[in-house]
Amino acid sequence: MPPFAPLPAVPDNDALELEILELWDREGTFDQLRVRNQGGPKWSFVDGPVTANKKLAMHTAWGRTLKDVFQRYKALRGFDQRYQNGFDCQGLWIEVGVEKQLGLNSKREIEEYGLAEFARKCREVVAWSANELWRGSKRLGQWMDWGNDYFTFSDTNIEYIWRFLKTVHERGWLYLGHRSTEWCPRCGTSLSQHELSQSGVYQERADPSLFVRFPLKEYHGEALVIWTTTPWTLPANVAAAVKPDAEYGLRENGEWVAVARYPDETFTRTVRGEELIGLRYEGPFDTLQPGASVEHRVIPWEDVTLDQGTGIVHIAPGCGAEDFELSKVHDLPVLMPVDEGGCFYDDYGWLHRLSTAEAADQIVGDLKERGLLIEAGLYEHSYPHCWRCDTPLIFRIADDWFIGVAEVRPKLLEANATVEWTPEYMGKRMDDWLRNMGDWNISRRRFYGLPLPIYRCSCGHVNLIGSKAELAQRAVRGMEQLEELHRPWIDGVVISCESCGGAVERVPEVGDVWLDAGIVPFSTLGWQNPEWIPGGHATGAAQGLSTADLPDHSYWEKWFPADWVSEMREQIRLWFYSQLFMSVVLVGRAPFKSALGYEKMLDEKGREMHGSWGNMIEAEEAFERMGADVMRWQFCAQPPDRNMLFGYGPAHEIKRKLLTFWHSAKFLVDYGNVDDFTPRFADLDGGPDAALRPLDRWLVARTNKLVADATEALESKLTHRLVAAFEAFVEDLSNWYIRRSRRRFWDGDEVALRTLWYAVVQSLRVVSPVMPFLTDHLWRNLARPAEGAPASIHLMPWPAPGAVDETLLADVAAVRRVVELGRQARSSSGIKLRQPLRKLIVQGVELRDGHVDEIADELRVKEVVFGEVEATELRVKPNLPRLGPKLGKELGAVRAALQAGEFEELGNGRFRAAGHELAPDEVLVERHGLEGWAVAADDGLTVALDTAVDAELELEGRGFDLIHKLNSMRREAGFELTDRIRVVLPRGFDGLVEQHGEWIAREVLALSIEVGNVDEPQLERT
RNA sequence: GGGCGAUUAGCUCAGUUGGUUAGAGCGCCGCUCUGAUAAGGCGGAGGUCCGUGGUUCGAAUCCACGAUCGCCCA
Repeated sequence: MPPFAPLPAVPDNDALELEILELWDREGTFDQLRVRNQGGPKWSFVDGPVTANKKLAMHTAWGRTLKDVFQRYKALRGFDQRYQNGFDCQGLWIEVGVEKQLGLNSKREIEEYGLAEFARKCREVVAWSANELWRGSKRLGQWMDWGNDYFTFSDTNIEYIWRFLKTVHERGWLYLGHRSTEWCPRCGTSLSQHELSQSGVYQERADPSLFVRFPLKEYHGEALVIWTTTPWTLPANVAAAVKPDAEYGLRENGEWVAVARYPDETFTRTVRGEELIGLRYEGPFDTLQPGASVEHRVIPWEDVTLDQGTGIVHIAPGCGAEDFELSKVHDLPVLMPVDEGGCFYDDYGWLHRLSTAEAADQIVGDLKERGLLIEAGLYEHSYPHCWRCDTPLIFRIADDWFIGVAEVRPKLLEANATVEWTPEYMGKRMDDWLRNMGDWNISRRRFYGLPLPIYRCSCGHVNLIGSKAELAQRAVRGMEQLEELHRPWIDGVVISCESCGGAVERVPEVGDVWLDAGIVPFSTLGWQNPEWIPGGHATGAAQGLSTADLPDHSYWEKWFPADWVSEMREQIRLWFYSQLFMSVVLVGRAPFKSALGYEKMLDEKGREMHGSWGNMIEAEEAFERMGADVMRWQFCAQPPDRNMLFGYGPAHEIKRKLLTFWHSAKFLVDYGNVDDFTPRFADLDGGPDAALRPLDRWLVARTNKLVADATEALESKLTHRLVAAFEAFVEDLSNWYIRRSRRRFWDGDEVALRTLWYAVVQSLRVVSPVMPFLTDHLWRNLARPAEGAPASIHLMPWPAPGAVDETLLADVAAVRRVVELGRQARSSSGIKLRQPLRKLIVQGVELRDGHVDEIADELRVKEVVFGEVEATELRVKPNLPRLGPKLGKELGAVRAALQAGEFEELGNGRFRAAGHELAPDEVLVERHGLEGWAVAADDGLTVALDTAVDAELELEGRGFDLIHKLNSMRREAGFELTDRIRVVLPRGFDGLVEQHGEWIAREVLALSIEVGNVDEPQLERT
């Protein structure tokens, strides 16, 4: 029975991975690993929750792979870990999906549908998605404590946020703001600053571009000209702003504009902006009641731009942030023309119930009819859209709950300074955000989200509830119907005001989803929880979805802060931010010690991936077509500071690279089987304890270097360095060690087999976090025959660092340079490799004897000599780093002289050129063009190949030809590697057989070679 | 408008404190080798190192200005 199962020529990744998944399942591999590491040093990782509204997406798979790689690495190193996965389960994202599914299109329709039923549907989506994500993540090879996940919509999580909000309120930071905010008319809610910062929010869009006359009341026939791209805001106009120190001109037709905007026009009169201030004008829609009630006048504003428009700005405080601010300064009335759904209020006459988009056309038509429209066109600009439903946003004045950040800001910056960011610039981005962010708008006028525990009493007192127990205590009614902490149930609970004792209802708003995610480092770890509660996270909506416990405070002490977190870059102002914020507020420090951020995923051509562009890759399909290992490799090969170009093209390239490694393993399997090789487990402890040849010792050193490089890469949190190190190793293993050692494997050299086994298995171990399937598959085949080997590679420890003989590595690097030059020389001589040559002279490097044979064999020369290459032509170049500082301006002359060959050889490697004497270390010498020799040179290293072919060499060359011919015939005949043959050759081979018969027979595994009456060589299996 | 980063071969990217004729992988062409390989080797075509100016004996690299792109903030 051969020790190893034969490997196919090409691995079937998909099949092999499914098989390994089943083995892990059956053997409880992950459980064994966790048990082994129990009580070991802890490594705390907190999983950022993935929104549970979809299947596994490719960019999620990327993030999960990175999380898995580092968890696996730390597990190999014996670290105890939590492995808790998390789902984000409420908020707009979930709601919008359910709305679509139900065909609902507005908040009113949701209310008609019924909030309780709507909440149930939202939970269904979460349950479905969680299931999909479990399935996809397991297929990806991610090892997590599936089933003990946290769900952010559990009552437990919500209570922790309540507690946080109560703390914020106690510090006096919670306030109800009245301000102009970006508003999604479809979702019927305002958006926070970080929602606006999301990628994809700003999109190019063409809006109407209108130039409109505002006739002046006191000066008949004169009018201000304004420019706007939002016609729907004109009915809310209350003022026109001018730049006080800018120059304005009156056109002949009575129109006032900024002179700077129209430098080529002639004006009948020009004045400074400040002279226009206070003028009254007829509003564009005084025909409608709201506009008619306003006195429109000109106000000053320093920030009026002279880069576009007319230099006169239409001000509608109900429809713009800056406008709203100006209304406070100048005491302007605020007209709010549209409702939550973006439709005009009834008092806007013929505009009532129209959406902002519908109204635009009518407004343009009306202005034109009344002669107020000067010009209408289209204007392309980047405009914010809702991050979930893609609806263009509008500005509305709204009352939102805010957390004031001014007091925490410096503490956040301090806390961030304690975090080690990879790449470093991510930390700077966080600093930028922390310095610039505004107050945190935490309220959303929606349904299925964190219920804000704010009870605002008519007496003016704001009550905050910090827990369910407190709610029960304060409730005057409604507790009996409280199924879970969500609307509509929570809205049915009425409490008594702590100030006046009156009955108070909850504010209708729900919370920003980033509160849900940000609390996770507290809620999941049991912060300030007196007693461990089994199943303590299976509360509220999470019942039946998770069995996660709510640990006690000592557990939090142990696992907080996280040693490491990892998410894509946009999470800086989202999850990284919200958990930093909440953590600094609650305990005054950062919730994580180090963080990895990574950039975007694009398709392989560098375009954004969009479902509608057909360039999205479904995870399911990718598992089948490339396999999880190849996906993971692709993710890990990516430097985090660049966008990843993901696709089947790169996957194909990876498969080819992997194939080289696969074949190295297959080579070991094939020859190991021939020789009934039994690997020794103890060899993994620093390499085989045997009489190693120089090349074996090199491979051991090379392998140990891989282990060192891999360790360094993962310690630096840079997976691409591990991948690069592995790729370089495979190249050396396959194209140097195996190629150079083939003959030894044919001969069944056990030392070579043991060395190769060591190299292959050690390299499997270091890439096992990246490719958990392929490595375990090969481990089970290659390593398990060794007595003492665990069932799975993932139950091994991380390899111990072995000795790295740098001198040996440098020697072989030099050998390979010599060989490379030798091959060039061979190639230029036109003499094929099958023709042996007499001699190679190497100059410029000294090598120890052990490697000389390798050079001779590789280049098929009889002798390698280290010595002086005699040359007809000497090329001398300046060694610039040495000569530059020494010669300065003179260098140019020396250089020119050397290049022109104008130099004098002084002996002992010294030269004179352009009047300067040059020491041996100040020049680089190459030799060329010797008669009868093929010479190649590079970087001061020269090799010369004796090209003379005498009769003896010629005969030997014929021998190599014959061997090649016979071996080709063997292969064509389909003989096994071990088959023995008999050979009959035509007449004419007599001399060759007489001289080299034994050698040839050995090379082709022939029991006999005869010369007979045949035209072509004949062979038969014995 | 402010800040950060990028720009090197057809594509994706390296390029050390400034140093020789700017490299790799993939792709393309020719030759070659092959008892692990779908591979390997040798050569070739392919470059305004974004542009301009400066510092320097010497600039892809340092400095200034500009262009384009990306990201963040307003």
